[in-house]
Amino acid sequence: MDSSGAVTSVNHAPGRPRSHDVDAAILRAALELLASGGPEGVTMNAVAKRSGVARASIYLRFPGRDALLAATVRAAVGRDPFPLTGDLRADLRLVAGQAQAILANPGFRMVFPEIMRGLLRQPDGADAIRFETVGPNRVPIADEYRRLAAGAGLRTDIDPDLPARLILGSLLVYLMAEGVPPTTEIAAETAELVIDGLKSPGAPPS
Amino acid sequence: MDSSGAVTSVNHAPGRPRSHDVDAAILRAALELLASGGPEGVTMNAVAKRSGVARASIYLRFPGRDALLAATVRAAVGRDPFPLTGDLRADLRLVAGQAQAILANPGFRMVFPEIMRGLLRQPDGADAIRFETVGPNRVPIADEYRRLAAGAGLRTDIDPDLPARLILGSLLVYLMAEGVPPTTEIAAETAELVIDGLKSPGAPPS
Amino acid sequence: MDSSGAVTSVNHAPGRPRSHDVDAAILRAALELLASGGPEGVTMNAVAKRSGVARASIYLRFPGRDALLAATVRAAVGRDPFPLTGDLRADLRLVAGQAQAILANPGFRMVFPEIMRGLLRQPDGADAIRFETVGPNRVPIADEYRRLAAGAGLRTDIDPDLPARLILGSLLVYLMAEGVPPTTEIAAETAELVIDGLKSPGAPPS
Amino acid sequence: MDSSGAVTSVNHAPGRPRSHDVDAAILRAALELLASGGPEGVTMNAVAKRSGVARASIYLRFPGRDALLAATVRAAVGRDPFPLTGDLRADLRLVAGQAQAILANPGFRMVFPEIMRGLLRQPDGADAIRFETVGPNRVPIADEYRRLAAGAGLRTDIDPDLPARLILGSLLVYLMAEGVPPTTEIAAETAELVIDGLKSPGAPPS
DNA sequence: TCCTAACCGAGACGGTACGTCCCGTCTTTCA
DNA sequence: TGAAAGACGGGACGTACCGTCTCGGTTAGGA
Repeated sequence: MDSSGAVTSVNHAPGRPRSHDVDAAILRAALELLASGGPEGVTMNAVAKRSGVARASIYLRFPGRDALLAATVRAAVGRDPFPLTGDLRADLRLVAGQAQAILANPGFRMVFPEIMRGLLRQPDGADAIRFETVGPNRVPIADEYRRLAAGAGLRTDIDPDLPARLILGSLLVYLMAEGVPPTTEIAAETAELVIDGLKSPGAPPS
Repeated sequence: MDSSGAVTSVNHAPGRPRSHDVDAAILRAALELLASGGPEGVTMNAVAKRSGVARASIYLRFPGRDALLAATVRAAVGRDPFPLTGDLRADLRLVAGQAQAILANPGFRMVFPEIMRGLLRQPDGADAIRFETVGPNRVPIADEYRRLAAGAGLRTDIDPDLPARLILGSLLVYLMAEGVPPTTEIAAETAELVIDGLKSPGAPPS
Repeated sequence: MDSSGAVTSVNHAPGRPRSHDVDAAILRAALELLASGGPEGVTMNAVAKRSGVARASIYLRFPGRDALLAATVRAAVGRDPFPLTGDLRADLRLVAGQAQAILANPGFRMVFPEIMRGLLRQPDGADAIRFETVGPNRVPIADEYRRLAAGAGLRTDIDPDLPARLILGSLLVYLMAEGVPPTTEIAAETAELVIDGLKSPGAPPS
Repeated sequence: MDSSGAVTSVNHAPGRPRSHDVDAAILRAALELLASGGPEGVTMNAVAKRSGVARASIYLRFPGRDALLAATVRAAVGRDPFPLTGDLRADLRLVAGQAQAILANPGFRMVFPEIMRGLLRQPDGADAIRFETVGPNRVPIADEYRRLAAGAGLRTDIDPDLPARLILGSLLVYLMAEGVPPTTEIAAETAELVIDGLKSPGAPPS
């Protein structure tokens, strides 16, 4: 209709802007439903009714149930990386402690299969679930290991990601095999053993 | 479907006996659907149509979709425990190798979330998925470790399940974090490192 | 599926037969909704809720809302042809009377546009609305006219359908133009006039 | 509303006046959609997209979809009354001819149910569809009949609206019953028959 | 010339209907 | 009495539409 070539001073999308409240209401309702009923409780109908947002409006944000569920899971288990102390051995023990805390959270166990789905399927995509969502300190601890392993008397001939993998993985398999999350003691012992096993040959005892 | 070339002899309970073919056809169809379309492709309707078995007949065998899916997953990834050699270090390396092979199987990655669901939910029940389904050698290797660790110069002050947990968990986290399964080299290095770290203090080098 | 040559003594479709009650409940609910809210009140949701029949079950009978609405309209306005007396002039008066009664029915006026839709669109198809649904005596009266016109002193050089068309059409246009249905007097006068105008030239007065 | 006596020079609403182009674009798009997809194709979304006018702007002109559809139908089938010749019999033949032309127009048949809806529902209202929209010459021909019937040798003891009703109605019922519009021959014969039947008893043959 | 109100485009939003698919149960007939 | 077939209640999903609303930007007239 109006073919005025003049560019309209972009920096704002045309049309009514999306209400931030709606985003919040949707995710909030989805989170509550996820907590109470597990992933299959997160129904578009239920989210709409609980949030007071029209179903069609949810589809404006999320292309489908899966995307909403992924976002909800992300919001549910997202943890900020905790600050590292700079003491490599202490930080590895922290990793074990945090992993134990996550696994012991019943809500987390409910959505963990969903997380696996997200991790093992569509590996890319803007809204994909990333491992950092569930294990936020993976990269920092690897960096730290790379920098401080020699000083701490730990092996330097290995993948710096490996220590955290050993700790996290061991605790995860414990949960899978036993059906109950590892205790804090088990987590601590695991951390100790890994640290011990990583000592560089001939290094002085801790 | 109707392969009853054999005449149904005579002596059977009143009524038509359950055809063994039907069980096979159901699981076969479910497996194909699982492979091609993932767990959400395994629909009662689809299984019925593909197998030529009536939906009602499926419900005679399985109490519900979840049970059918569990059975299908079991059939899909079930591995018999492989024989141990009796050489503890070699057997730990075998564990790593087998774990790597499982994780590298694309079909396995497709159904792994379903396995997690099975493991983290209903902890008991006759048809529940058990960890042994996915990690069949867990108990034997733990037994062996208990028996042979001292002789092999490995630590005896730890949970005998721990070595396998470390290996399996580390490789599993690799898959989760990287999105691709660990290579055989990574599996081998991981096994080496774990074995190395488990050496009892003062033991002779391997 | 089963290609056993033996025909299974047909005379009954396999599977659970459709319940006649469900058909009745659907149409009954649709009719009530049609009467109370007009065609736009006949919603699949509303019909399902009111009839107690699941929406999916409605779709087993009717391929869509339009088909259900058509069937409902047919059921709403369907009239059996009334028996003709054999007296042509009297029967033409009966046609006018019945037409007036139909047009005066408020329910009919509500669904008449829907009938027009059915008549002017898809001219064929098994479940199409046919003119006979709304004007059931058209064919019999035309036959009668063909047979008895000469004996009754009426013109024989015209389309035998025409007399009924004139009567019906005139009353219909009255409704359209005035917004209210013709009275019985108007219907009677119209019939009289048509009969009068159809007298064959030179015939004796009635 | 604002009864401030001071007339601001000319009586003109403040602010930007409505663009006449927009009205035209809306109706034009609606007409095209009506022709191509029938009434259910006339969607506010579709009209907006096709016309380049924002949906909100359409609602500035028309209070809702129904009003837009009514206006579109009016624009689609509206015909000006044609001039009467003053020869009553000839004018009745013209009525039949014009009615036939209208009924033969495929576009008309598509929207006719909508017209019926408009005629049988809301009997008043500024934007209601009136019978004159579809049969523009009804009132003039009735007036003429009242004035000239005696002189033309036609009955004067009838509703002067009746002749046109008979002609229009008969042709309309033909369309409804046969599914195809009447031919010009049928229209001509119908007119002839009606004129013939309306002759006052004892009048000289035409 | 500037102000102001209405207009225009774009799109969010609540609400609702539609048609499809699925699950688990049931009701038949057939072997 | 098991198996095959399919009806049935119930419910979720994704799409489309309607009518309202809220933005930013434009434009025509009056002060």
